[in-house]
Amino acid sequence: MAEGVKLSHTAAMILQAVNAGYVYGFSVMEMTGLPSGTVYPAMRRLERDELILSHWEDQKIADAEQRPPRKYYKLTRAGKTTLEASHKRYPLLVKLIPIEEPMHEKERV
Amino acid sequence: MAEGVKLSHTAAMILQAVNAGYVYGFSVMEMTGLPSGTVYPAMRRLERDELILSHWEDQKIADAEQRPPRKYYKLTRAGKTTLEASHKRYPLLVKLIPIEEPMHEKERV
DNA sequence: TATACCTATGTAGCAGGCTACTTGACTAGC
DNA sequence: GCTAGTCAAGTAGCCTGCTACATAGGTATA
Repeated sequence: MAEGVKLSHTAAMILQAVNAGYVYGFSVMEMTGLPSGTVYPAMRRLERDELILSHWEDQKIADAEQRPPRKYYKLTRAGKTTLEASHKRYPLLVKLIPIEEPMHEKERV
Repeated sequence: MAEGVKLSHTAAMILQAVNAGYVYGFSVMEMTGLPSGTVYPAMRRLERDELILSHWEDQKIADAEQRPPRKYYKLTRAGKTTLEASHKRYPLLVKLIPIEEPMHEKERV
């Protein structure tokens, strides 16, 4: 189950960002500076490889906050071990992505 | 002359590394963790776009140090301005690559 | 009521990045 | 003389990343 998966630098950055609390595509884009054409396909592949999993935000929440619905991600167990392994390869990454402010319960659902 | 050149994240990392004193391919590989198949073609393109320029180390120096000759790079003026511009796009880069110990005169030639 | 901007996700097609391998010289162990 | 390891540069071919654009609802403003 995704033991030998090796991450590209970009994929590792995105995983690191999700792990740090940037839990949907747009926030990952803002934090990393990577464009949408990089982030969204990369996140699809990360999900395909079972390093992250996603679910759509409840439409009511998006309506209440007057914005499009978000697709939230979180790391799987394989994702966490793969990310930790990648820190040996890309030691720069670890200190670079600050931990996000914790969200309200509502925003996490 | 390379005013509107936009750097990929990887290209920016490599430029930043060269600027910080990792002035040949192998040292850039070690510092960034990027593989040779990324670094060498990328440096060719950076040179093609006149952001860096290269020269081969004197064979005598390589012989004296019992290792293969190195190909040394340095930033052009366009390379420096392009790198500075890229810091706005990739703010993480700036603090990530430490400045190298200054080299001996001989090793720089 | 058109134009512009913001949040958010997404894709086509081409340029760039990565894996695996090569070359070559030199060092070390057996 | 064989195998393995190190430093250094490089390439073929496939996979990934990026530019530019699309979609869609919201706000703002003129």
